[in-house]
Formats: sequence, structure tokens, C-alpha cells
Amino acid sequence: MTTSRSRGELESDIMNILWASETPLTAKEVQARFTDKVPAITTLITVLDRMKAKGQVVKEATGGRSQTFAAAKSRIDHVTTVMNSALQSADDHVAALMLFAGNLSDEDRAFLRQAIDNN
Amino acid sequence: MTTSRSRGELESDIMNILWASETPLTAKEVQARFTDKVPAITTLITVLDRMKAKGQVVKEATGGRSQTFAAAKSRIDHVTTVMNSALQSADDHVAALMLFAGNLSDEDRAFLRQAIDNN
DNA sequence: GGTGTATTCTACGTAACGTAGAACACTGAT
DNA sequence: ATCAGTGTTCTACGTTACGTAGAATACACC
Repeated sequence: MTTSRSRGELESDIMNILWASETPLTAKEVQARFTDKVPAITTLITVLDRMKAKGQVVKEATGGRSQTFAAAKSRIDHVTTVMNSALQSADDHVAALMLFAGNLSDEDRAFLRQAIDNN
Repeated sequence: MTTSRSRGELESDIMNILWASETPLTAKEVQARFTDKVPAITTLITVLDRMKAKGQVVKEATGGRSQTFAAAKSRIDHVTTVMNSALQSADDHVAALMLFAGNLSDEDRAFLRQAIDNN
């Protein structure tokens, strides 16, 4: 029972923690935001460094000895990138946008209409 | 040098082949659509069965001895599911939809406006 | 210089996936 | 009935990404 979290879960949790924070966080601060299965601090640093290597997070020196981490892209940027690349993978944009719009909640559809009008 | 394709690449290629076909395909037919690094037929059957276990493809008996595979969901369904779940993961739908709409091509934006109007 | 804290190094376990040979099953022909 | 051909299932190995973290190291301050 070495691996407890499912694959990708820890990285996903970390991203959510970083996105929820206004400021960059130290590994210890990230750790403090875990409630359930709190990972060891070394685990977090290892994973944060791997995520940095993948370009998902940026590491910043704070002048002192400790380093802070932040999401490379905002959650909104990330979300729209995913949405857009999904759309690009569709051969038929019309059909895709049609179904997408149809599946939206009334509220979201109203938001979207406004967004389009402001463009 | 056992693994040549990058992770997920074969499954992705297979999905694209299945999506491009109007009808379900046998493993052999899937294989025939590979041009570059043609996988062994057993490789394809193994992977197709794994994908079936994950619910990505469905296997159909053709009455005869051979079996055919098809994508469980259409490409459009898949694309819109990805788009929608990405949107749901955003805390701020307004901001997400705003940026999404802003990043669209003029053409796609026009399509989208029409799609909304038809709803 | 010692004590505490943060970082880096090293490393193991596992799941997912690419890959495919070997063995088996079934159908049709002779 | 037997054999050949074709398709399926079984079994299995290599690699990579990721979860996990101890051990060693570096550094700052008292």
C-alpha cells in the first residue's frame, strides 16, 4: 500500500491549492493546505519540481532560503486552453459548438452570449 | 527501444481511426489504417480490449468469427464533454467563458452565436 | 560550532501503456 | 476427419510517470 492516491491526483490537488492562493506558496504552505492524506514535505518538493520541469508551475526564490511555487498559468487560462484545444481537435466546429452550447446551463448560455457580444 | 510511441499516442491514434470510420472496424482494418509504425495485430487487439475495459470503445460481434470495434462516444460528444468538464472545473464561469469566447476565431464565434440563438 | 529548518539526492513500488509471441479456437477445403 | 489459414485470447516484458519519502546536505542564526 505504497501508492494511496490515484494517478494524477496529487498533482491535481497541488494545482488546485496553488490556484486557490493569491500568492506563491512554499512547499510547507502547500502541505498545510492538505487536510486528508497529508504528504511528506519531501514528497511535495519532489512533485513540485517535477511539475516545474513540465512547465506547470514556476519556482521563485524569495531572497531568503525558502522557495515558493506558483501555477505557471491561471486556472482560467488553463481551462480555456483545454476547451480550445478540445474544439480544435474536432473536425466539425459547427457541430461541436452546437452541442456545447446546447449542453450549457441557461445561466452559462446567457454568460456566453454576453461574452460574444463583447467581442 | 521497446516503446517507440509516446504514452497515450497509440490509444489516441486508434480513437482517431475509429472516429474517422463510419462503420465499426475489425482490428485488422484498424491496422490497415496505420501508415507509419504499423503495430502488430495482437498489439491492437490488446489495446482495443483495454480501451473497451475503460469504456472508450465498444466491441461488437458480427455474427461471424471476427469482432469489430467502435468508439463508445462520437468525437463530437467527446469533445464537448471535455469542453464542458473543463468549464465546470473553473470557479468563475463568467471569466472562463469570456476568455474562451475572446480566443475563438471570428468564424467560430459566429458559429457559436448561431448555436446560442438556436437554443 | 551547534541546532534547527529547507533543499537536494536517491530510491522504491505501482499502474498504465506500448509491444508482441505463443497458444488456442474456429471455419472452410480437400 | 484432417489440415491450413485466420482471428482471438493468454501471457508477459520493458518503460515511464507518478506517489511516496528517507537520507544526506546546505545554510542561517544563536
